[in-house]
Amino acid sequence: MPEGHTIHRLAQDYTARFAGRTAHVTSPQGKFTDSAALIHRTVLNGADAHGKHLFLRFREADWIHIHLGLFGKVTFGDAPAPPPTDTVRLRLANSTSYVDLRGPTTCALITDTEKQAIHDRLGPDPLREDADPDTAYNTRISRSRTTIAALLMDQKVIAGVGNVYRAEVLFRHGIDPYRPGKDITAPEWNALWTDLVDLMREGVRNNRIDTVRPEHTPEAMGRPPRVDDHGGEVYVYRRATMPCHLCGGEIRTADLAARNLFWCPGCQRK
DNA sequence: GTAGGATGCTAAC
DNA sequence: TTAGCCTCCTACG
Repeated sequence: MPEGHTIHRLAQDYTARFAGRTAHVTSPQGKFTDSAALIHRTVLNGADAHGKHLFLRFREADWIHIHLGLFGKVTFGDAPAPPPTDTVRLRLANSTSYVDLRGPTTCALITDTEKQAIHDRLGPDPLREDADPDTAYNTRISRSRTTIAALLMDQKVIAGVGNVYRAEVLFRHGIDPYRPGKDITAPEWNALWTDLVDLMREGVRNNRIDTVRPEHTPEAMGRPPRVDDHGGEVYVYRRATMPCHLCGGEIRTADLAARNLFWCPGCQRK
């Protein structure tokens, strides 16, 4: 289940196992069969990621555009590939590896032009070298009455941040999630952005989200480690009604734009 | 066995 | 604002 770090990691992993080689391309589930046939036995020439969008490049200018949505999953394995289950939308296989894609919102063959259109409608991605956070601040955030919590989830404003990073980065900076974007100062935005770059890079390395500073880890504070299916150590995400690691106050949750927001009213007063 | 929820997003009202 | 998409896993009987 994906925020931007997952997608960038997938781009790396697809590249490591499949780039520069021909792949057997199939769609056992059937929804991508015709497109799979077009690129079957062609060479994967690389992968790209922008926010939560993944692009696999075949031949010169054909791309498979993948968006995992909320449920999508990718599973890598070593050859020989087991018989695919009937939910596998896309399988790539070569003599050493296979990879299965299940449950994506999007899996489609697109052109260079269509790919560019996707880049054009996405905001800067903290994990991309070409990201321009200043323009995002000057043109969107500093002019918006929308809450910073909602802006961080808007992929047109900033690409790749999801519900976990949103909640955690606001906690790390002591910022009230309901503050309007226009009240976020330039230094505050720069600090949020820089922190997201660091956190998400670590997320790519570890393939999970950890946001707790070294001095607040379970070991450092003598509390039991978090046990949850998303894996990482966090301050507030999915910790509603539990005590805050720092102030001991109760973590709160609320609906915000159809997603669950988590925050600590005691620590996030700015 | 069933219901419900989840790290997402879009089209339609 | 809501329904819908797509899958997997957990909690609850």
